[in-house]
Amino acid sequence: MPGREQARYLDELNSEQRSAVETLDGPVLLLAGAGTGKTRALTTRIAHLINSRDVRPYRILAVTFTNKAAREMKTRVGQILGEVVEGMPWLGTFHSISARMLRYNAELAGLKSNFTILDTDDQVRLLKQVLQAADIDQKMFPARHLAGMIDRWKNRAWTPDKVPDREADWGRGRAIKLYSDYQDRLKTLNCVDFGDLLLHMVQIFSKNQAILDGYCRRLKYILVDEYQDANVAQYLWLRLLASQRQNICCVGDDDQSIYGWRGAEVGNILRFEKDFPNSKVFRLEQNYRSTGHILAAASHLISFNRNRLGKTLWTQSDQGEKVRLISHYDSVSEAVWVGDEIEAIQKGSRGRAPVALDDIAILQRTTFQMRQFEDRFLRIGLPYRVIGGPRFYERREIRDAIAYFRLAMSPADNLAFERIINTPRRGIGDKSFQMIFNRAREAGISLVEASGDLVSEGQFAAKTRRELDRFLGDLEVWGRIIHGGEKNHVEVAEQILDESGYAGHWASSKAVDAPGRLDNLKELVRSLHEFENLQGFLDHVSLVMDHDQETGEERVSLMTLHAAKGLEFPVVFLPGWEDGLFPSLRALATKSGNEALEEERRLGYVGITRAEKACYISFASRRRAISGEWTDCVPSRFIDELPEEHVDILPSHDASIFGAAVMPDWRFGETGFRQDTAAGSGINTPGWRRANARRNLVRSTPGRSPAFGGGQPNLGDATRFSVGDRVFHQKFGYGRILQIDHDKVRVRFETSSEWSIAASYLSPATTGGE
DNA sequence: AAGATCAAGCTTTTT
DNA sequence: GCTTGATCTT
Repeated sequence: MPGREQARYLDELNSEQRSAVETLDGPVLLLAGAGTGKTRALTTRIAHLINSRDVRPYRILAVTFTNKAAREMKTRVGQILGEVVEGMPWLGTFHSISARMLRYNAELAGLKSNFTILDTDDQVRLLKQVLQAADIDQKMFPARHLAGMIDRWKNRAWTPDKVPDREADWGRGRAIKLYSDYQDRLKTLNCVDFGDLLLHMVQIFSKNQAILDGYCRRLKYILVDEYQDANVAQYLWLRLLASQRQNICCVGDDDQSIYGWRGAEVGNILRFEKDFPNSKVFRLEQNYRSTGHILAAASHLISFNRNRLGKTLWTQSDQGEKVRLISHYDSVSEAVWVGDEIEAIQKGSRGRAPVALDDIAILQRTTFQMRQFEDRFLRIGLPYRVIGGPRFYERREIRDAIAYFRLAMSPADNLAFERIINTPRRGIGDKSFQMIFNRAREAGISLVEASGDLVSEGQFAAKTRRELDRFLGDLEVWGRIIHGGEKNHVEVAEQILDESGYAGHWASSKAVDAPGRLDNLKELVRSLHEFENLQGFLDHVSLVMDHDQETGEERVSLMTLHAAKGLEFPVVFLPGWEDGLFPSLRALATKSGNEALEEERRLGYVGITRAEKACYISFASRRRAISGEWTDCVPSRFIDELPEEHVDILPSHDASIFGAAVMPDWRFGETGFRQDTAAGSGINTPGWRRANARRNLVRSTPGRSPAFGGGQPNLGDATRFSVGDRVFHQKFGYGRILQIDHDKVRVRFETSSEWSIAASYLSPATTGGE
């Protein structure tokens, strides 16, 4: 009963956590550093609302970004309250909650409440049609590109009329028109894409005070997880919903904002106090995850960031092991070494107790780094799992199967029809499809209806007609069974996959991956059991994309740094700390210097703070690039930003295998990074300094200013260049500076073109041969 | 209409 | 270097 029993869960919190949990009214910003019990604070707060204020669970809006986070929150609230949390309908991801709201108010967006949510695949397919209709050269202007642009616009809550003209020179100046064409097509197809889920609701809220009032009245308390990841649309959505009661509690960590490139605005968190007057800010700074050295290394690295609110993490746990730094000859030997080290750790080495494979993770900047590890681990038989690989529901066979279900359910689903009409082969090629498509457009009917008409008119080649007729007949039968409901939905699904010939198609395929795909189909059918009916399944499938398949066996985890956020492991390997790869040259080239570099640094911070007891950082002198050829590498500038007193430099493992004499292009002598140099510090060797001369030069401004001038983004940072410097531009590639004029720089590129470019679009070329 | 061959692309990722 | 999409060939 509320308040009667002194809540025991409060005793388990430290004083900051407790303040954050007990300050229930008004805006609260909870700055929670890595490993400081953020989720605990958030879930306890929910429990406390329910317990002490007697707030009904359905009056609480709790938003996360991923389904996984939502699920975890739900379970943990349940644990605190002892399983009494009956239904928190408003606990979920931004998208799933907004989708539910949109279903209630669909007509206000010109939709029917049973609209379909398109994923990226469908989206691109639709855009291709739009481009084709507009007669635009798709080679010059690929649909994927447009999809990305529209996505970014929607992230910023820009409807077609709000997109600034300067954004629109794509597609012969017709980008905005194409965007609005696309929105029209979506509406007629009764579809939305992911961005629309938020955007439509923001618009509805802005235009219909009564609707907004309704939600504001109902949702008394708002909680937001990972606030630093919110984009503008999500921010507006929240601000509208919080506008009346102002009971909003956002939890986030500006230092872990690593999704700027997909629209997240760190500015949201930095601006919170302005947006919500009279807000209270609490900081969680006691770290419960990592040992002292690891925490110190991470803190020191992130301290180079300038655009941050600033926190000082501390821990009560002992210093533990220092972060280990090791160099390798190339990316292959790096993988070999990591494999060997894992086997040693597993048995227990370096005075440590044996560590289970489940407790070890390898975190990388990019996915293509993964392969070298997979190759090696397969060879030595080290079990591993790749986290965040191609998702189950995005696999071709799964999407095909889903398209069959969708079409059987609603024959007007043109996108589904288009996807599977000729898989398996039914003799419907481009020409036949064009015929159907044209007929549908002329008569204003669906593709299914159009094919029916054409068949009865005796069109098509005889074989095609027979096949198509049969398929349409099947569709009708399946539809009747589904809607009649006399048969279990799992059986219907099996029937569809059988009779359509789709399952048979994979069963008889000789492709190497065919058996695996067949397995996935079986897995799909199995997962159908968890749903009440096919419609329920389809509703969930577009938004709830994850589907973990746990095999009982112990495995090492392989994933990207991005995928690792929110996770923790006793032992963490961070390979590939080389300039150009990490920080990623491409990331640095897309935005002007500082902003992007700081995001990369945060990525490093996220990586190190995943480690509880041991953290290995490594780099190689040569690496196989994405395109297969070998490139020489220079250690990451972030290595230089690690605090020496918290780092152990391991002797280069390869020194004993390859001597400098054997490998003439051995570079460590030049780049430094030798434990035994006179300088005493393996990091700060003369060679390493030389390799970084340019950067150090720039960084010699007083204080600990970050690399690249330390100015605010877009300040005249041409000063970081001088004539003759080798630079990189995202579009034009590598080049050399001819002339500098304020922030304009004239560059001759290796494609032998010459351009004057704002310095902010250039980055120093640190890799690649001179 | 389907198989075969060629060129282009390629950071990070959720919903 | 490998996958994907577009074009060519049969």
